Amino acid sequence: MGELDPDMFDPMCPSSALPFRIGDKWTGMVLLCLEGGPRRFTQLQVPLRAVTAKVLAETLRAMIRDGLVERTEFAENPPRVQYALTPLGRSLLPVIAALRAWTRAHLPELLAARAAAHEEAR
Amino acid sequence: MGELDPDMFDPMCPSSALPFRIGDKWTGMVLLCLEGGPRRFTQLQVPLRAVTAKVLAETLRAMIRDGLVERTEFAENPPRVQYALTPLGRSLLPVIAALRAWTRAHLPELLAARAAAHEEAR
DNA sequence: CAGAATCCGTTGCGATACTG
DNA sequence: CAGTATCGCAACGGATTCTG
Repeated sequence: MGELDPDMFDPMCPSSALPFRIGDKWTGMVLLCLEGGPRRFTQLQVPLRAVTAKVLAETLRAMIRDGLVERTEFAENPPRVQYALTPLGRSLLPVIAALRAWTRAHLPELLAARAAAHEEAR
Repeated sequence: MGELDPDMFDPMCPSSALPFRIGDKWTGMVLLCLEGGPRRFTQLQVPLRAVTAKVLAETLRAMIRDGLVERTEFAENPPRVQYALTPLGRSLLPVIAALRAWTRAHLPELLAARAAAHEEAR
């Protein structure tokens, strides 16, 4: 299991225009980051460098509370913490796949409609 | 095509705990309201009586802008306006079905985890 | 390393009142 | 009937600084 691709989330992609969201703003991306296996806090921060540590920690805590993610703390020095998907969290991956399928098929159409409406308003 | 069921959205259902959202807070419910055919503003307000007219109008405008809904105004007195799903809006219905399937299968588990975490915190 | 604490701006949303 | 206008607030999320 290698490192996460720093560019697995293209900052130029119009994801902010998506008509759906999983949990809070970053929950869906965290799920994708953990799809390939457990990760550490700093590993998540590589592709998610647009998120502050505070918000990432909040996101993870909410996911733990909802049983989507499991946190494991190792009594080492320096401290090491691992985040992994639970079966419940993993059950959301097919849902994400369905949302991405819709996005691939229809998001350009939505963006075109939005751009046209924007044009009209000038 | 009859009237919308006033109780098609149970105010006691834990939908606010859903880990996903379509568009803004009420977008998904509007899509469901329009699934059975075109509706008028006041018809939407029956099952969506928890939404103020302002917010419902904002929601509809955003959906129109994104090409999900088509608005038709009839030059009558009193005025009559009709909202209908576009093909693009209709393409979201299977997505909603997938989200509902996940909810039926897994939401109780999520709520249980949340309740357990809440218990733990006392 | 893995956060916590604090501060603060923006946005979403609701309540209320009014209108063509 | 089908909205708009105005107000206000609470929640979300970002920036910055600090810590075991």
